[in-house]
Amino acid sequence: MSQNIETPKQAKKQKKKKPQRLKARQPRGFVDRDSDDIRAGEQMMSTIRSVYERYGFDPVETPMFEYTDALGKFLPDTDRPNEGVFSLLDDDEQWMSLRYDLTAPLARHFAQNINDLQTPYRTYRAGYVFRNEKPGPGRFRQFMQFDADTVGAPNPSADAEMCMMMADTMEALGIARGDYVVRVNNRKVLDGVMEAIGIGGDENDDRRLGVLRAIDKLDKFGIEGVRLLLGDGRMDDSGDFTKGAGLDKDQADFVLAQISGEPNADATSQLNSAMQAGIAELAQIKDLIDGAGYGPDQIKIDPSVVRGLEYYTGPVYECELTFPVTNEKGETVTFGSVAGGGRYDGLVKRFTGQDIPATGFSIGVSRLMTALKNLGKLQANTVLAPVVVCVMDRDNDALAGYQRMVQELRVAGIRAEMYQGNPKQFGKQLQYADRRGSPIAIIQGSDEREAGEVQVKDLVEGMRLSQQISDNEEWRASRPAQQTIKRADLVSTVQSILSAQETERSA
RNA sequence: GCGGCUGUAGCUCAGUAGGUUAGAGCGCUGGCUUGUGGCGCCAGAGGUCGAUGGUUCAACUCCUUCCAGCCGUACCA
Repeated sequence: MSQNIETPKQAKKQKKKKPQRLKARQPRGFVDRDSDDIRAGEQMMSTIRSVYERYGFDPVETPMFEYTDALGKFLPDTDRPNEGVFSLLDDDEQWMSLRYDLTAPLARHFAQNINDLQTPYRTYRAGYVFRNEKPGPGRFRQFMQFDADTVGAPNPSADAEMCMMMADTMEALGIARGDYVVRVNNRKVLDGVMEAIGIGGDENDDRRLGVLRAIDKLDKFGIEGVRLLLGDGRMDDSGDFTKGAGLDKDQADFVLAQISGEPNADATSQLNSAMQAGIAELAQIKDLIDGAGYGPDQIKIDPSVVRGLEYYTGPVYECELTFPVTNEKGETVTFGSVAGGGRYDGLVKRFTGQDIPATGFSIGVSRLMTALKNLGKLQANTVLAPVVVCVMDRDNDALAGYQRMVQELRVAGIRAEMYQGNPKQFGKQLQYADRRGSPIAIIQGSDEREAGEVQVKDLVEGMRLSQQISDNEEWRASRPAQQTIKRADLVSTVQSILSAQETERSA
């Protein structure tokens, strides 16, 4: 620091001399949830849970932290975890990470308890997962997933069941048939397609990845966008260039033809065994869902489904919402995928050495909740605010009397609270009750107490009356929607006002 | 990561061709009013003008760098 010369700027700073206050904030991509959100979420999750239970799945819970190797998230050639996971070094020098999905921990749980668990092992679980990625609208670094999996079931019938359960869950949540669709594909088909255009084999790993990424962008950029990404590359709106997979025109045409039509076993049977196997599995899934009475408006085979995770080995499926929604900016967009999954036959084997087939899917609870809000299928705040018993007198007898009133109401099953703020200004108490959304306020001063009475104020009715009163003095003097009753009638009066309000709300 | 846009009060935003003391609405606090919500009246608190470095007699204003946010794009195991 320079000593004696004081610039004007420094002088200004000295003058301010403000203590640097701590800024209240969450880490980027992490959010607080309010009570409306929590209640709506719980209602939604209980609906999902009831569907899974009906299918015969049982809950299981695993911790949020796992050893990083159990998640399979060490970077190749280093002993550091992948950047995408939140990781820390335990005091015994072992890396542990916050789970980034619920599937890898389930595989670990199963492998660890393999001798005690009966197969097929059918479980569900909900929990927060964490991803250290750039957050965006509707994308957070901590979010809730709700998974169901069947471990030890090799047949496509297990995959078909997952698709049906997805469809049933959507409908149980109030999403109409036609507003969602479960799309099914098979990794083997995509592998076969890539083999057919001559990019099979280990040396083409990168190119295959590029092709899959390009296909995955179909709903975002359309067929022409995907064509560019399969070829040389694509320029985005900001002028930034994305390098493509480098296929030539014939290769790109073949891929596009395969992903945009129904897979045809006859036409492609001579191509290769991977495609044949994949197509046969899809045909079997189709037969099963048809046979169970699910139509193509609910579940359909769609060769453009890719899914990001690379541990999938067979059928992959995702549930997409198809109705248009209007976002905050008034633009009409389609919501896209809210759930996805697939078969992961290799995941348990990492622990056990035995081949253990498994399939399952995951619902993005937060995303789906946003969608349900858009559909108006999410009841906002069904919980009534408490009755507020005001504090007029602060002597012990009076206070005990208020507490007795509150208790009587609670015993009758009515949410109630005594005003716990500074009771000095009575107006503040009613203001508190008003802003809290309370249906009723209870008032008892010394006059009422001596007469064995209480004042019961209907805040909802009072709000309506306020619109006819423009003068502040008159509004106060008139004591709108307020009645004097016998103290003994407190609970019954409150009950009848509440039920009248209830009738009016539902009218 | 790359590209673009934006950072002024708790929120939404004015403002300055560089010039004394940075404003409004809403919100908040207190009072009118220890016996009445809304409407009203009076008063008040609240600002490192995102951070840093520079140009200048003088920077909220111009320039550098950084940070954060938004949009697009990539990555998303």
